[in-house]
Amino acid sequence: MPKDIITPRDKDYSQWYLDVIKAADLADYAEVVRGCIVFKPNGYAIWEHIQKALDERIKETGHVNAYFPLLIPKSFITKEAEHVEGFAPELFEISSIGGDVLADPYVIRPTSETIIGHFYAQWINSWRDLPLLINQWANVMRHEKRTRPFLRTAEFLWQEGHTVHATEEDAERETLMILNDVYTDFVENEMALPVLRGRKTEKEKFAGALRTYTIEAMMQDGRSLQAGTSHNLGQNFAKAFDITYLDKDNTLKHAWTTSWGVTTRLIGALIMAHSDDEGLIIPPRLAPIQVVLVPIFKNDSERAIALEAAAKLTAQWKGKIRFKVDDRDYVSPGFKYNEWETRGVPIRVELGPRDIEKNTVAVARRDMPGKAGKVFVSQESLTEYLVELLETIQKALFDRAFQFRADHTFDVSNLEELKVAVDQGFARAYWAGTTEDEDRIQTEFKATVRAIPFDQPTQSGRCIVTGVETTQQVILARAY
RNA sequence: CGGGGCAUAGCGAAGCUUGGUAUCGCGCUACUUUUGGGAAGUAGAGAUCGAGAGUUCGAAUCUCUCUGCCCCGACCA
Repeated sequence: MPKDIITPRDKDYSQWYLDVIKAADLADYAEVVRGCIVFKPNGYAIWEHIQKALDERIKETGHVNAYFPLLIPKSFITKEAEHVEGFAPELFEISSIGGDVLADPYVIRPTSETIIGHFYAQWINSWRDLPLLINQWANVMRHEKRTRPFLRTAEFLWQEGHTVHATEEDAERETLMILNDVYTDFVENEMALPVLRGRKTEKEKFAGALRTYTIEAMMQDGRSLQAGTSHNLGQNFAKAFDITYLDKDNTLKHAWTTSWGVTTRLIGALIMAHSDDEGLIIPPRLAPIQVVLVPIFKNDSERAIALEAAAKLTAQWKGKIRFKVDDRDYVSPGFKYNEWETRGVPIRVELGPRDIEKNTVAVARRDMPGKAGKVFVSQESLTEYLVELLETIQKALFDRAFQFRADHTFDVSNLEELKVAVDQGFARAYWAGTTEDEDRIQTEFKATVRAIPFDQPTQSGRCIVTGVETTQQVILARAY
């Protein structure tokens, strides 16, 4: 009998998502600022752990952090034709300061290719200056018609990498390296979320890019969520901003640039992929609190004993486990169990008088609610047991998501089958269609080509829209 | 941005049709008894009824405008 009522997933998935966020106290609507949310401490803590794990990987692969201005001269945006066309409807513009109208207005960055390009043009002179590998952690703003907490808000937080290379091959290698070694590694290993890797079609690629690569994750309603993108920008921005270098052969050449990013949307992905009708489930490696210890006591003397036992146990956890001892004496243990469950803490340890007597504790797994996930274990070697269990849960969440995706991915060979498939998950189909064909599919089935997967078949088949023989397969799905 | 719905205490709702300054549950505060799966009693605190304007002797209630949220579409990380 939950007190924070969470709508069951099969009744209303959208409402369930909002209920989970509310029950776990992750965010508030910024009701006075259209389309924005407040990242509350519980939600922001998840972002901090995402940042930490990603930042490590970004630095390990040779990048350094920097920070560029929030405001961009509006004229910059218009320098790259496709870019301006893609972002124009979403721009927040600052047209006056202190009541004085600006001759050249600013826009709030929707992404930073243009202003970074402006500076890169000044910083890069020689082939010796390349590659230039910079990342920025920042907020950006894009006007959105329809917003949802974490998934789509007017302001969001992200990292955006911007690199410059001497050749197309180098830029392409960087673009794919980020997708594989940074993003896929992070999302699969830290977030326990299997991703589909592939290239975007012309219709879906980033405004101004040569090629866009994506990782797509399946949510529990079968819809696809773009969890990260990496763009080979070709020489489009180099030409627009005159990013040139003098090569070894003493000729001036335009450089090749890339950009890549993941956002606070990942928090939404985490919620929608793993959580259940009881509330949030956070994968152990990302969980701000991995283990919560609930001491059980009936009076002050028992409380003192329980807290002392808890302190002794948790002393061994320091540096190995992120934990919290819930020593509140004004709510019942049962209340605490439920509260920590709705907040997604992976493991709960219960420590009561009977445990202290028998030298045991009760351990409950969040990914297996109720009695199924509750066992009594000895206090001896408890630390090792918990460390191991955290990894077990991490893997169990990945396996569950992987199995779910496998069960909801369908090979389709005609439009009838496509229609059925995208109602439930991913549709894998041979494809030789055009952007117009994609538009038609989207209008008719509300589904889009999410990716042209890296894994391609060895045999050919008939294109689902044109009937032409092709060896290219794509994944179609409804998307967030 | 188009279509539909909603906005009353921290949360969820009643009251609105037929105008007379607000009610209930949960939560909150204090005390007491409780505490191994969301405890109970008693006594309290808490609301210029989303904002602004209008009609009226009088507006939560009627009218208009705005803002925000939810759902369905089109657009997007």
